[in-house]
Amino acid sequence: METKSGDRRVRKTKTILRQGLVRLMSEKSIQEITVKELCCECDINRGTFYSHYADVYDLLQKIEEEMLCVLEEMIKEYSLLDVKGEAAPSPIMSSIFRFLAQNADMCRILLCNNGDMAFVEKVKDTVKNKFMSEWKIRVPENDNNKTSEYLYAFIVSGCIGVLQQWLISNGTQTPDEMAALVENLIVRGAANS
Amino acid sequence: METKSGDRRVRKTKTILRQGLVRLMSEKSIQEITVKELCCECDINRGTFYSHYADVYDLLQKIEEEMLCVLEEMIKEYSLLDVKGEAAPSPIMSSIFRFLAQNADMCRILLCNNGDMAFVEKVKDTVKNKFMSEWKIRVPENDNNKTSEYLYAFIVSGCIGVLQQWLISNGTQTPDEMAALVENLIVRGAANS
DNA sequence: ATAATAACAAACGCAGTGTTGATTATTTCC
DNA sequence: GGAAATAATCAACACTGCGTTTGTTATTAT
Repeated sequence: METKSGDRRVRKTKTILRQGLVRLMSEKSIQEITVKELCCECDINRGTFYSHYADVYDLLQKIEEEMLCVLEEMIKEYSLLDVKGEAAPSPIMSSIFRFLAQNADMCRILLCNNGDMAFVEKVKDTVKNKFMSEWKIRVPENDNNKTSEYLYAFIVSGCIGVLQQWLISNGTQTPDEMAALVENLIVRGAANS
Repeated sequence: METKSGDRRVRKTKTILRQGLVRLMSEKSIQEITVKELCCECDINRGTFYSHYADVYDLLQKIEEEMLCVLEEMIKEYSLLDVKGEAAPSPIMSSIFRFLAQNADMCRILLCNNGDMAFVEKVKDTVKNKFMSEWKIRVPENDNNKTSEYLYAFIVSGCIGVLQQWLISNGTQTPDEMAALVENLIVRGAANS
């Protein structure tokens, strides 16, 4: 049996507030959402909110932090290379797209439209670090290459772009299809796809 | 002689407010900036502000709109193809990077860190439309290809990523060098650079 | 020079903030 | 199961910024 940390009441309150914020953010941008409004929506006392969070941005940040945590854990379990040592980002991308599909509402809110730029930056950094740590072994001559940071910026931002497009357009492609598509773009190059 | 539209007082007020907002946004995110604070910073009556803008977000949007206008005008003047009809995004990229260099402070604020996601989306759309309208002629078989929208999303987002990296890291490369680098990434592919 | 208009100053009710103290309900731990 | 601890609630508080108004002064266009 799993031991969920803390008081049940606290857990309950936090969960309701998170869900409520996401619900409101699907209707309006974060700037327009007041603490009062959120608490009314969730039927939770305003004082209770302030005993957990400083403001709505603080709550949003907690949500983002948890999400980033999940992403990092997910990324850890995969390699960006296949058994031959060739670049193979497809498995990791597949798991990311599966996660996106399962949390489409929240991901769309955080990563698209009126999303949080700083958060997207953090996601990029996480993925970029993964790429750099695994590929620098494969392509050592890029290590001292000044332009390599731009190469990674291009690839990672490009991936985020594809992923945003998929979320926004409610793409019918499966996570595996998307992963294969992205791998093609990265390994074979954009112009040759 | 150029005929600047409207009353000199209005022009003056708007200019001061714009500069003031940019100044404040280099220190804190837009959410933390109040109308009162901005007006105090600019030494402008709060009532005067409200006679021009609804709130700070409205003012920011006006700034963004003007910037997008400049970008569109700039893009119009260049082609994405060379005389042989081959893909050659370098000239257009070069002009974009020159513009970024000249307006680095503002661009960094709007496009990086705590920037406005919706604005970046608009920039992407503008560039993406340019790409699609010129390249669909060159690669007609991609027209009915469902994956082509992802291809463009990848390329355009990748470009924005490089450009953000250059702004954030205060890159020493010249606009022309950056343009050549981006052209390489697009035409030859990321993995072959 | 005159009429139009923009910027200013001061004041207004209003809404949301963040905090407090007292009360009730739930949970933990023995 | 019962006592102590802790969380959620409610009502009230002063406070800050909002958005608007009215009357006055300064600047502009013609």
